[in-house]
Amino acid sequence: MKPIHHPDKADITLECVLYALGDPVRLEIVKRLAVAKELPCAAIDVPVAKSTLSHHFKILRESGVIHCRKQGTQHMNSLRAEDLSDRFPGLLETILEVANTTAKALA
Amino acid sequence: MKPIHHPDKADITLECVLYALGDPVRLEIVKRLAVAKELPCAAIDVPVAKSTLSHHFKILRESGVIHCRKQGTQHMNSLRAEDLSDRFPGLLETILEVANTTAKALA
DNA sequence: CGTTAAGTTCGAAATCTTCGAACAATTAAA
DNA sequence: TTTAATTGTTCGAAGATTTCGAACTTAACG
Repeated sequence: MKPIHHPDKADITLECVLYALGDPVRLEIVKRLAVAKELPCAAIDVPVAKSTLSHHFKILRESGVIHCRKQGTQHMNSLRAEDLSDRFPGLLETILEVANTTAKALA
Repeated sequence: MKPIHHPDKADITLECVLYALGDPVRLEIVKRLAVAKELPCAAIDVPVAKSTLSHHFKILRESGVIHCRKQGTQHMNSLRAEDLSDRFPGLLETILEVANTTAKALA
């Protein structure tokens, strides 16, 4: 059983974070995690194959946006909100706020 | 001579903006435009072929991040800062601030 | 005109994405 | 304790992007 790799807080780059968030599936994952705190992969209901979803979680993990912890057969994911705030103050907060505001405006 | 297409302010999406900014070359372009206000493509000194640079400007334009105006043989580019602030308050400002702070920290 | 300058477009090679199928790891059931 | 079910990962192939250099377009200048 492989250990799951996460970058150190200091190694998180703005480019990688923006790249990670610049995909509809991954942005959706982040929005859900912002509300739910911790979720297994399968809890994200998006129309992609599960191998693809696994790939997206990997991108988010390796970019430093989320943390993943194994619990039984599940992988519990959570936002690295504190690390991101330390490294890029206001970034995640602003993106989430803007994402929610924009989404609401459509309803 | 083709007219240059720009999306309407209301059609700019967060996903596309984040996607556009999630590339090192394009983020660099945006950082320079934030300082310079208006620049021709050739003024951005990055190590890519000019056809590639042209492609990156196109992505930025079509995502709504920059505006492009022809002036003679040059294409003058500028940030759509006001449109972006209206649509996604604080987003561009925060990203630029974080980008500058992070860059400085390395020096 | 012929030339230069600034970008775009084109086609090919390299790199990502996405998918389904097969695989691993853990829990639950028989 | 096998057997099955659940949750994700990995693999290989097909499709989509990215990148490059070469050729092209447009406009300015002698």
